[in-house]
Amino acid sequence: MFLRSTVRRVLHQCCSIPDTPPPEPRALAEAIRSSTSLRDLKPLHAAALRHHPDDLFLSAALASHYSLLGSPRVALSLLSPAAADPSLLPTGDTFLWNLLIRGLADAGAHDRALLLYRRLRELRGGAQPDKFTFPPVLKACAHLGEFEEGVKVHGDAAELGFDSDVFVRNSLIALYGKGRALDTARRLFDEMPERNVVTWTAMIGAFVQNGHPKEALALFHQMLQERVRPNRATFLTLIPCVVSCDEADNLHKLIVRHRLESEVIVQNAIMGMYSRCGKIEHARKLFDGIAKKDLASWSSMIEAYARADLFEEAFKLFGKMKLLGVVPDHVTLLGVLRGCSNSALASLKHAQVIHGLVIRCSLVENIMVQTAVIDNYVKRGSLSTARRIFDRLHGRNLVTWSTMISGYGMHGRGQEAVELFNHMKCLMKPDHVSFVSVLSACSHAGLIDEGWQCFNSMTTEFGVVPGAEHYACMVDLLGRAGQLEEAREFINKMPINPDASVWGSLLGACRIHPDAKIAELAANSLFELDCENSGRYILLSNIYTSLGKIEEAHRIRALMRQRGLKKTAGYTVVELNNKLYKFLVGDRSNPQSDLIYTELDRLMDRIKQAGYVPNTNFSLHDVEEETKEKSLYVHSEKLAIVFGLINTRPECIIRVHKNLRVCGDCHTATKFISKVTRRKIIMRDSHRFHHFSEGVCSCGDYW
DNA sequence: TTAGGGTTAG
Repeated sequence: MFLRSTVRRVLHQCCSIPDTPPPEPRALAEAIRSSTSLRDLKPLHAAALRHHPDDLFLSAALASHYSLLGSPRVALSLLSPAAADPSLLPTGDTFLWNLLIRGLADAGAHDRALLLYRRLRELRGGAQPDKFTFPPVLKACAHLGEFEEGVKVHGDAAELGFDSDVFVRNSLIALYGKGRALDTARRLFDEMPERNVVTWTAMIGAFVQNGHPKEALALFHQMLQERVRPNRATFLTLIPCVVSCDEADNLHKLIVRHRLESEVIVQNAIMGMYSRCGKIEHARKLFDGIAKKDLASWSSMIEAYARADLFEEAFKLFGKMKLLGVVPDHVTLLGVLRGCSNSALASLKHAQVIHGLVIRCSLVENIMVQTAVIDNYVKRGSLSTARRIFDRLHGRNLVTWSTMISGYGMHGRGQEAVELFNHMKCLMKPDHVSFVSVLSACSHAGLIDEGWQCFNSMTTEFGVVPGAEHYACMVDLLGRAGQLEEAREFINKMPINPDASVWGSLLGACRIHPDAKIAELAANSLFELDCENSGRYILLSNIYTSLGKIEEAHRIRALMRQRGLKKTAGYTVVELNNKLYKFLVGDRSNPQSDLIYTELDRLMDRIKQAGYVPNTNFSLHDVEEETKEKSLYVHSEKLAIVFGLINTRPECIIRVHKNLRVCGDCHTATKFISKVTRRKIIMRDSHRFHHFSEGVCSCGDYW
């Protein structure tokens, strides 16, 4: 109440009623600090300009408040003259320098804050930094990723005797945490005689940022034991560490106990926590219960649906949000894009609609959004559109390049992927993900020499240490070429423990080049490392079947059942006139079913005449050969394709999406279908794209 | 005047 009346009194003075003296700078500064809206702040700003145009204190106070109220641009315009020409600043006044440095940092001008700090250091015989100077400067270093500079600033603080100040120390822990110098952060933390909640939170944050969630949680419990009361920031830092429902429930209870559950920022985080634990319905309940939803609430829920592969729900929620007049930002659209690119229930039309929204929301300059748009076109099957956007894009970064490279890889265009990678490496240093992109592109396209060259260059040229995912790509590459022994030898020589992705590649290779011994070797490791993945059991069983080891195949299926695992239900979605139609195996739910099955019979006869031989290894077990053959005909892939063929004009491309890997027999059949019908068929499966045309598939029969 | 924290592209 007192503060409001201060603002009102000064505002009254500002209105320049005759005979009212102009407000004093001190009163004006107090009113600025007390104002809670831009509406209050603007007349105070006008009064400052009118009555005290050269008062730098007032400019700094105004700037700080503009930043606080969400107008960093105005803040910067206020600080810019002094920042551009520090000679305007009185050389003996550290307080003022501090205000300006902090003002710049708060307004997001971290580089200029750092520059001003350097000027302050250069002042000889004038003002010197004090303990208030360092926190914003260290924060600016952390934001800019200028860790070497941060270490120098740390040296300055130590030289001037401020490095043990608790505020400075907390900033240092945060800096080293972000700079991947966890040991230094921990040492600084351990050395502190007195720690407050910020110290603990900064150290917990350092663990989280360096990928040590268990240590972060342990430190949190130690903090509780030492009776330090956690606050909002502590919980927000800790929430990303939670991966199990039990942990989520425990943390939720603690948040309630600390009376923080009514803050929207905390509610959003709790919602995200439950969705990451797979509790999407619970997350939705929490979302519905948020009384004052902010933009992050909507974006988080959309993102949660996207992560759970529930694109329809994500898109529906996005529509509802717009209907309520909530304006989406880049984060909202990234959620929608993510949902669209992952889902089998999204179409190329969806990709185009979302791209239109990106343009309408003026987000074409946002590199993250544009990268997601490119990825979306790649995954919705339109590589050419993806490339067009990529070529026109300014500010392409490592992620953008990797997206385009892996896009070519997914579509089997290995040569273009390698060319793009070679172009990229002239511009920037590839990281571990860009190597995964190019190596998987080589493996999808069978580019063995190029693959080896890239793999070897990781360490020799770029100092990137290969991880399990790179070895998995190489095993895939060797396996594709039928070099199973070499692949096994390669795994034996790995300097790190092979993980499920590596053994999965070896097992996958055995599907194309059946070898019971090597398949068993891979499967035995997989059943230990990834025992709940039913796909592995199915794969091994199919390999046994193709080798004629029917009993072994049965044994593996039985083992799978015994372990309580079920085969994921396969389905195929076909896109037709901007609509999606889903088919399960033997599906008769479509109104055109009679027509579909009649046409299917006819088509199967046609492709048989063209040389197609059904591969009953991929059919059901325990049935007669003829029944097996018939059961192959009703696979979801074939039903979806036939539905597409009878409902589109001859020049239309058929676009289908299978949620699992395409069945081997359906793959062969589709090649023949493309030949006898002269139709182009683009099929996305869980691994890659297959472009069928004139009896050939872009994958070269390896996937 | 000062510290820690939230949805976000490969």
